[in-house]
Amino acid sequence: MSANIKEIAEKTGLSISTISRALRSQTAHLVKPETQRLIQSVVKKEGYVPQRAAINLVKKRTGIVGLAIPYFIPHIANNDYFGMVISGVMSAIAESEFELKFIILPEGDLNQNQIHLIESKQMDGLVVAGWPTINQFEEILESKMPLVVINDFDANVPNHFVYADHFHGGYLAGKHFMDLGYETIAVTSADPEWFPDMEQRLEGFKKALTEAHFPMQNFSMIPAGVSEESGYEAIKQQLSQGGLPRAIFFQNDISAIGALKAIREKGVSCPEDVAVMGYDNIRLGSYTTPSLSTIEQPVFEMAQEAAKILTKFIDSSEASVIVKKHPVKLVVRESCGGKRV
Amino acid sequence: MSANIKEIAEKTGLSISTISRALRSQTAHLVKPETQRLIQSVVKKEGYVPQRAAINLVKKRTGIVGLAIPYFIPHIANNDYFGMVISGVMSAIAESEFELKFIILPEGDLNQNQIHLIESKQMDGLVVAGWPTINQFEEILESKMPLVVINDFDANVPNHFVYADHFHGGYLAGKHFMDLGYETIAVTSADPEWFPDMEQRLEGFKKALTEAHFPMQNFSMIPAGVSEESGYEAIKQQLSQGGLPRAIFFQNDISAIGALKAIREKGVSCPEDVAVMGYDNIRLGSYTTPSLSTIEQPVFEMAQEAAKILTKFIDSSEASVIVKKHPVKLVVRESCGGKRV
DNA sequence: TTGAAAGCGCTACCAC
DNA sequence: GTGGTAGCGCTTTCAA
Repeated sequence: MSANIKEIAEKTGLSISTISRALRSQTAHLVKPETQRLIQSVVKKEGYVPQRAAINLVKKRTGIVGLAIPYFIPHIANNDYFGMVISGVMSAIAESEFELKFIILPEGDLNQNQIHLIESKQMDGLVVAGWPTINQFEEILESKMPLVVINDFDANVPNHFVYADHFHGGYLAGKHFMDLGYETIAVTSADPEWFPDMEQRLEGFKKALTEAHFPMQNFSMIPAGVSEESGYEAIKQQLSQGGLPRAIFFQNDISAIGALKAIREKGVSCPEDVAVMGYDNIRLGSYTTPSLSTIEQPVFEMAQEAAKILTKFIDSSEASVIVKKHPVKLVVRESCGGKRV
Repeated sequence: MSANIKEIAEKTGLSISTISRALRSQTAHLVKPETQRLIQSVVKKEGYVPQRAAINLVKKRTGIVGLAIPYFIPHIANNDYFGMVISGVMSAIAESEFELKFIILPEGDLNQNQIHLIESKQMDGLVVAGWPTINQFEEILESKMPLVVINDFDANVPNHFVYADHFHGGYLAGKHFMDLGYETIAVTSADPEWFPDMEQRLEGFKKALTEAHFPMQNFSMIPAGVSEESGYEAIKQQLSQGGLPRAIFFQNDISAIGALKAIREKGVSCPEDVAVMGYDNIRLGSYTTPSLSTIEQPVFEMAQEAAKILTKFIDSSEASVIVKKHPVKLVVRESCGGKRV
């Protein structure tokens, strides 16, 4: 075990209080520069680092912030969107004095441990990157835990929100299809309880169609999840049920990539026979055949910002709610076809 | 703030000591069953959870284990191999009483903070998933920090190791190329300081060629990194320098996928003109065009095992060194071509 | 089988 | 500017 504050006090001939003061930025200015220098040199020599457990104990802090992510990412490697969320949060937390703890949201209700973790304040704050049910949300809300929610926004709730402009993202996708002149169109839909953002994209998408006076009897919904498997299966099912629409808006890149695979296997051509649009702009979208047109949302940056807001809020606990909407953009590659015919 | 041990003591009319005893599995048997029941009911009612900071303080533990990963994964989403490592470690740590802390290994030497973190035991143990230089390794070794190393093995060093059979992995790749009858062959090579495992794969690969009496003048090395970009660039460079070998063994799937992109862009056919073999078997390998033949190593399981070994070792601190070699296997898909001509 | 009390290493308040 | 000291919530002897 390395040195403790008492040893530093002894070796400098100063008191514990002075060492403590010198070492914290808020109080360092109260110490005479000369004393400060002496302390620093001894601290360095002894390799002294204050012990978090003791600090947390007296500050009544846990030093931990949580990141709530859905259960369906047992392997973060399986999902680029959540991979970006995790990376973003990690990178911001790494620069703070906090530790990061993952809370895997179960399919049903939170378990007793998780609720304790939150309600008993074994955690100083929580970044929410996915939420199963409103009920669970309210349970947490009542705990008064500082919360920052990523990619969801509910004006009725007193929290911080960092989200992308889902409506506009959907609109851009729809507009792109309209610009390309496609005449039968489908959008995939996943469980709205887990993906409230997809509802908003759908609204935006429909608005683009309406603006273009698109005949809505040529529009349809395809049930699908967010995995490649589900994209793959969705195409197979459509095919077995009488064929594909001319253009499909998948609600994430991963499922779109799965769809691309099924399309290729079935001997259908993309984008000649069917146009495919993804969402998220994960890196691998540019390496598929055909490369994937998509809507980009700045997930990494959003997650980073969420974590920064949270840690700052915990420190200052100022009252005002922060709401940040981030822009999205269309990324045109090959999978939606070229110019309007 | 939730209840503390003193409150539980008061509400049960017992002493703090008894509560403490009743609540730890090692000492719970010293408490009368009846007392135990009383305590449990009050604990439950009050939602009491012991506070880690206090426990850590008195136990002289940090409750933290580290995961050392290379700097070149600023976004974990960018690298499936390390994504799997992180997932595996996370999943094992989640079941333990420890917290996980990431140590991003810098390109050069560890910074002072990181060294402190380790040497001053601000951490109870470390999973090493990538290591820059032997020098840094030895710095840590001297700290006597419990260490488990993933995918590297050095019999000279008193640590725990969990690694895949790199030699055999390379051998399988080489043998596959031999079975397919390819006559000019190349292997990519990245910085051996960061990737000692690749050296071993290369050895195994060469052994397969030697066994098949392959003329080594038809064998070459291609410098490349582990990103798609580097795979992409490697192909472009080869092309501009007089053409591609008939078959290339990339040392990871990500770079192989980048190569596939360059190959397609240049109008070369895979596998007809050039065969491409990856390594790792990341999920997306089955979604590329052509789908990627590769060597699978059980990274997630290895990482999980590494974390379990570490936490168990910290608890028991038994002396014996654990060394586990995991099997690898060939996954044949499209990118290496069909049957032997 | 239970209780009392001494810390673990640090911060924060109050004196000087 | 600096020092003294009372805790933070828990574990762990030692006694009873």
